[in-house]
Parts: sequence; C-alpha cells; structure tokens
Amino acid sequence: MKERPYHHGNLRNDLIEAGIQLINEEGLKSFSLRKVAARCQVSHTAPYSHFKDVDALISAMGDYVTGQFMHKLRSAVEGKEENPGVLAFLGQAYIDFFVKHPQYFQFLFYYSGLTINLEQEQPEDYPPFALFRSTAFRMFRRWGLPEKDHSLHLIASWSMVHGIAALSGTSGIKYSGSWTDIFIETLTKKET
Amino acid sequence: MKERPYHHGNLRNDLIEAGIQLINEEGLKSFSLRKVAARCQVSHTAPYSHFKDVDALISAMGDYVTGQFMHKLRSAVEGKEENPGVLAFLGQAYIDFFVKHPQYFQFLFYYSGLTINLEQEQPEDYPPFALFRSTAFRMFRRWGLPEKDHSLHLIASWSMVHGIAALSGTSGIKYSGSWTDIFIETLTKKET
DNA sequence: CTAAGATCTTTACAATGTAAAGTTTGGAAC
DNA sequence: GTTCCAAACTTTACATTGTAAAGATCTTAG
Repeated sequence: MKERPYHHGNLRNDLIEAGIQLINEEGLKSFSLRKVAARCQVSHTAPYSHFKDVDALISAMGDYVTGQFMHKLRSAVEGKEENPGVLAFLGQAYIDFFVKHPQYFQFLFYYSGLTINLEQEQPEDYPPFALFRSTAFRMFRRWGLPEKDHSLHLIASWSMVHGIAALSGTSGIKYSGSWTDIFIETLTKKET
Repeated sequence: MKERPYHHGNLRNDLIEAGIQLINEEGLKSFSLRKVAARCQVSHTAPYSHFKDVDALISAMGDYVTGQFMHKLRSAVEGKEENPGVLAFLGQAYIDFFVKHPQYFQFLFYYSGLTINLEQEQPEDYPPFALFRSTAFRMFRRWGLPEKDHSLHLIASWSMVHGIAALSGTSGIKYSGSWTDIFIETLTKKET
C-alpha cells in the first residue's frame, strides 16, 4: 500500500478527467470544484495551483471534450475527402457525438464562449467548425455551386446539423438515422 | 412616503419580472434567488411562499419569456397564414427574437427541460414549436410536397432556424438579414 | 369577531468559490 | 551533497448561495 505523496504528480489532467466524469455521472447542475478535488483526493483549493478559477477548469474540460469530438469528426472524413457525400458523413458524425453524449452539448455551448468565424480561418477558430467549413467549401467547389453562395450554403448546412444536434441533445426528439437524407437532399437539390 | 405593507401584493409576478431583468442586466451566471428577492425588497426566503425552489422560479421565468416569444411569432404570421412565404417570416421572427435578446437562448434551452414532439400536437408541446409545425405543415401541403416527406422537411427547416438562432445567440456569428433567403431557397427548391 | 391559512421574516445551516498564509517537496545552482 | 527557491499542496477563513424550520403578521371565510 503506497502512501499518496504530497505532490500528486498529474493533478491537472486528473482534475480535467474527473470533472468530465462528474458531469457524465451527475449532470451539469451538480458540478462543483470541491467535488472534483475530492475525487482526486486533494484539498479543495489544490486546483488553484493549476487553474485560475472554476471557469478555467471548465474551459480546459471543454478543450478536452472538443478534442474527443474532433477525433470522431476526423475519423468520419478520413480518406473520404474527395467523396461527394463526405459532408453528410461529417454531419452525421457531428450529430452522433451528441446523441451518444447528451450532456456534452449543453456543457460545450453553455459554458464556453465560442466564436464562430464565417469567412476565413482565424486563430480563435472553433476546430469542429473549421473542419466543417473547409470540408463544405471543398464540396461546394467540387459540385460547381456559384462561389457567391458558398457562405449561405455553409450557414444553411451547419445550422441544420447544429440544430439537429441541439434538439437531439436537449429535447425529447427521437433521432433516426434517415435524417442523413436531409442534408444530402438539401445540398444536392441546390445543384440543379 | 407610503410604508411598504407586510404583504407585498404582487410578489409572484414581481419575482418573475425582477428575475428576467436580472438576467438581462448581469447574465445567467450571476443569477441568484437572493438577489431577485432583494430587488423586490423582501426577505430572501419570501419567494418560497410562491415557488417550491429556485428551479420553479426559473421555470416560471421561462414560461414568461416563452409568452413574449410567442407574441412576436404570432405577430409575424398574423393575417399572412395563406401567404406562401409565411414560413420564412416565422423563421425570421424566431431568429430576430434571439438576436435581440442574446441571453434568452441559453436561458430557455439550458434550464428548461423542453420536449419537442414531432408528429402530432401533444399536451406538453412547446408552443413556439407547435406554431412552427402547424405553419410548416400547412405550407407543405399547399406547396404540394409529398405527405411522407413532411416530417423530414419540418426537421430540416426547424433545425436550420433553431441552429441559426443558437449561433446568433451564443457565438460571434454576425447576423445578416439576407439569411432569410436560406429557408426560402431551401424550401422552394424542394418543390421542383 | 375569530380562527385558519396565506404571506412574509428571522434564524440557522450546509455547500460552494476563492483569498491568504503556511507547509512540503523536487530540483536547480553552487 | 547542501542550500535554497519556486511550484504544488494544505489549512483556515469568509462571503455567497439555496433551503429548512419556526415564528410573526395580515386576510378572509364562517
């Protein structure tokens, strides 16, 4: 039985993971800094050595979840970059992620002060949106849609995907796989 | 100078309105029961005579805001029920509401346990969605869209509207009036 | 007029975030 | 190896919060 050393060793990461675990087990409302600290078996002020305040921890947790999110999204498009249906795959993965982890939608979009930039990539770009945009623009170009409409189509498709994810995560909507058809239909019919 | 009577007289309503005012002035994070009570110049436990707990107050505030929301939505469609563009007007009003009151989106959809029902009207139906659905179905029928696709089109259009509202309210997206074109385009192109 | 119930206050307590000051420890500099 | 410092952690303290419990005040049905 090894005694716990004074220095935890990996506290920063453990706090992040324990925090996410806490949200998944007990939901957003009962989240607290002190509970997270307790789960890591440190005093309730230990986190202040690694995070400015509770918002900084939550923000780091957001980055962590965004990392998992990006992993799923990348897997969905990997190797299919030139497949004309890739945008539908990406949208499907986007929705699936929040269907699988209902807590995450509110968590990500309630706490984080996300800024989505429409036009060009920017430093503070939200990674999932950056991937969505670059994929969408590539497809729009490939499909021969008029350049001037690309922004409009981006908003239309992203909003639909994000909206479905929102409803799947926060309301009682029953998700059905056939919804993939929505974006395919919507986006391809614009071609004509 | 009239002394405040022991009985406030209209506390329930005043709490709701003071709570909404608080959220608009200081944001969701700094909301608290005690602050709301203080604004109404009553003791911090007075609200318990009217609400079971803080969640009940927040829920009542949600109903209040939903009432204002419905008022805007109804104004947008009133008298235009048979106008083929009415769904775009409704969507525009939906978005405009959250552009005008950025705090409300998170407030409504974070705190309330909304349940959206796809098919038929149900008792616990969320009023804005009920209006959106009935308007949409009426239009789809009028446009001669095949009955079997109505649910799909409903999801597509609602998600787009809700998604745009979400991004307008919570992220840095710059809203432009021309987005109205999106649903008009999307929905009318499906006709062909 | 009076009793009962609704409305409000006072008091109390546990949970939370965080500031301040002290303790422990690993490791760099000598 | 010893010294010393800065980072990591603990202890203590305090203000804010939600809410329970008991008591005070008003309203109104009978």
